[in-house]
Amino acid sequence: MSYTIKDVAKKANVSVATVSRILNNLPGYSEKTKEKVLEVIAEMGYQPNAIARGLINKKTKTLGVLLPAVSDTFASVVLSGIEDMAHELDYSVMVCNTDKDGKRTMKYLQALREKQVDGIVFVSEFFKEEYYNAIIAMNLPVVLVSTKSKYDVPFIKVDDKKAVFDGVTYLLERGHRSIGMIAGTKGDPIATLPRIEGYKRALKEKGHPVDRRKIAFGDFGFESGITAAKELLDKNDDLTAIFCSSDEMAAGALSYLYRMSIRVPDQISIIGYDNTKVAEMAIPPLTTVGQPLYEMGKNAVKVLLDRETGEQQSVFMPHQIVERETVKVIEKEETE
Amino acid sequence: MSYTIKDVAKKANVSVATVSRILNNLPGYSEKTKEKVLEVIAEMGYQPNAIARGLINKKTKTLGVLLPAVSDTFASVVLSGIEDMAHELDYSVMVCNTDKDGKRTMKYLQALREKQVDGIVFVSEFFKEEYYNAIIAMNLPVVLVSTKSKYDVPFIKVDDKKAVFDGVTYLLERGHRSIGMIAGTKGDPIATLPRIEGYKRALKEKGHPVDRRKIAFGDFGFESGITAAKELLDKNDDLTAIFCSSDEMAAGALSYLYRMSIRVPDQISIIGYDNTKVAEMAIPPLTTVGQPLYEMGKNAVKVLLDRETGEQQSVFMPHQIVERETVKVIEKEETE
DNA sequence: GTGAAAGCGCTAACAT
DNA sequence: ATGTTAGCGCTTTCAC
Repeated sequence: MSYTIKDVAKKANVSVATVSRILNNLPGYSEKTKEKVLEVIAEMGYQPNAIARGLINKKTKTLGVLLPAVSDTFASVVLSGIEDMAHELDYSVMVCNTDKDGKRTMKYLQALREKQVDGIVFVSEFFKEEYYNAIIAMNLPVVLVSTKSKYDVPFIKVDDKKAVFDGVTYLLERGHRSIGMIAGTKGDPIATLPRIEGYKRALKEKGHPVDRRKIAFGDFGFESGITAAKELLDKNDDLTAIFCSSDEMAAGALSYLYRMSIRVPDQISIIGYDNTKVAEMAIPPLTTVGQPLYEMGKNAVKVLLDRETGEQQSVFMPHQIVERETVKVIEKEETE
Repeated sequence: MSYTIKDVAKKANVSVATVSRILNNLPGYSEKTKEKVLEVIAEMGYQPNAIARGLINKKTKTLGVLLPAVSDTFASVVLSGIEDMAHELDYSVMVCNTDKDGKRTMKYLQALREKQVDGIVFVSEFFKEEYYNAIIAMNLPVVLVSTKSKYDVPFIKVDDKKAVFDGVTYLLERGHRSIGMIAGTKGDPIATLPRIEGYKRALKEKGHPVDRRKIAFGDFGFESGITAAKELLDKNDDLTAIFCSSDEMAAGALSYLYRMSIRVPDQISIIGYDNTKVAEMAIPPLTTVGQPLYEMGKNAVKVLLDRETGEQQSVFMPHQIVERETVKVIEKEETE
């Protein structure tokens, strides 16, 4: 067994109260006793028991993070930001892989509550009503990352509509006229609909028609990018560019085009979304609409912990087009 | 505030002991009182406080996981396995991003101790003496994943030497004679030296000379793969294949070759290591020596928790060559 | 400046 | 079958 505060007190000939005060930097002891106690602590290798401490002050200094999959390129970067900021503020983080499963999510929510975490960050998934209710019942601060909800829950995200508007405009400005889109999960009100809106808006603004055959749906994953790219190419023979709603789907598209011996960006330009590592590693390196994933994670815990004092609030993070090598500029002559 | 066991007891007209028994499935109450108590619990939405519970039984049902970076493709898959198995066994996991920093690692070790985790899994980093000492002092079970140490600590890993031996032999059998190697961090006794051993051994066994100019070092990351590939190509003009010590480095090599307009696998064959998602997404899809990362993670927590009973023990996991499209077979005639 | 003692929410003897 | 009670290791009044 480890030593307890009692052992320290006894050995230092003081009361546990004094040891506790010293440990917590509270006033009420002489410099001399402090020295002695610290000495004894070092000598015994005593470490306070955070569980006992947590039982009293109802703070565990740990956060719960719920995400669809820790091995997801996207989520893992967000997690990385969360973890770094948490560590900076002396918090620990419990990861919960929801697997996009409602049951599992609820089970985790319960575990997090029983373990008395001080807050929850919910990453990139649709925030169901039952989650909201459960969290309200636990009376815990929550913040959403890369998703939002109709409830009054603070979120950290990019303005998707604006971001794809900019991405598509970028393509338009480079002479592309027939632009396909590989969107996310069909019907997804958070990560799909607003993006399609942005796509349509960009087209309309420049006076170009919107053709629903130019929109294919995926699930943000690599495989679905392959399928969607095929679908798009089969249905349209004039495409010069494809806007993809995730880098992974863009990688899938790249993979399909490679297989078909269609050169990127010579024959078809591709633009991704997220700016994860896969965009860097793609061949050719992928031009993409970047989200500051890492900072979003950091921000999430800042906002989460701020709630303890003032009222926390949502923040829209800036997106940015990261130019690499998958977009070709089409000369005027060619387009006619 | 939430309700406590006391509230439940009062409302159900029983003692807290009875409630506790029911909660823990211990004998000692009638079916009738059980029903009633359960009813009250549901009604109040009572949830036990795991912190208080942990204070007593000295078990927190949480595990600590230390890894170099949660956003690492490799580590995140391992983490995913850990998380899944932990969840299956009703454990939570605290992630700790060590950033390969000794100070930070030690700080985490301390936090994990204070928070009374039931065990620690240490992923893919060099296991320093100070870590060992700290863990011994905490008297906690540990298990190493994809690394090992001179101390008596159980590990879960692949037999690297054998794995690259097989990978290089695979190349040899397909007619390659001048095979380069992009190894890991120079001097790394865990993930580099044994692999170089395997490479040399395969060459020697088939009677081929080992040429140190055919070995370049990286750091397992993408960028280093680019640099190392360039180095290899600059120093050798007869290379027909490169064995890479990680998929990311292989992706780097692929990227460099693409830039140089060297076709893979026509002109140069590439084989990676790990079989992470990057191998799947590579262009062309990467042939690689696969490690069962996910299973390794699962196994780690199994072994970790087994220690509670019998003695835990190390396990070597099987590797496997995953054939995709980056290795060409060279016809006899061509090689002459 | 320092200590005694009362809990935090729970489990586990020990009674009955 | 059920209740009483003594802690788990700590913080925090309240005395002195």
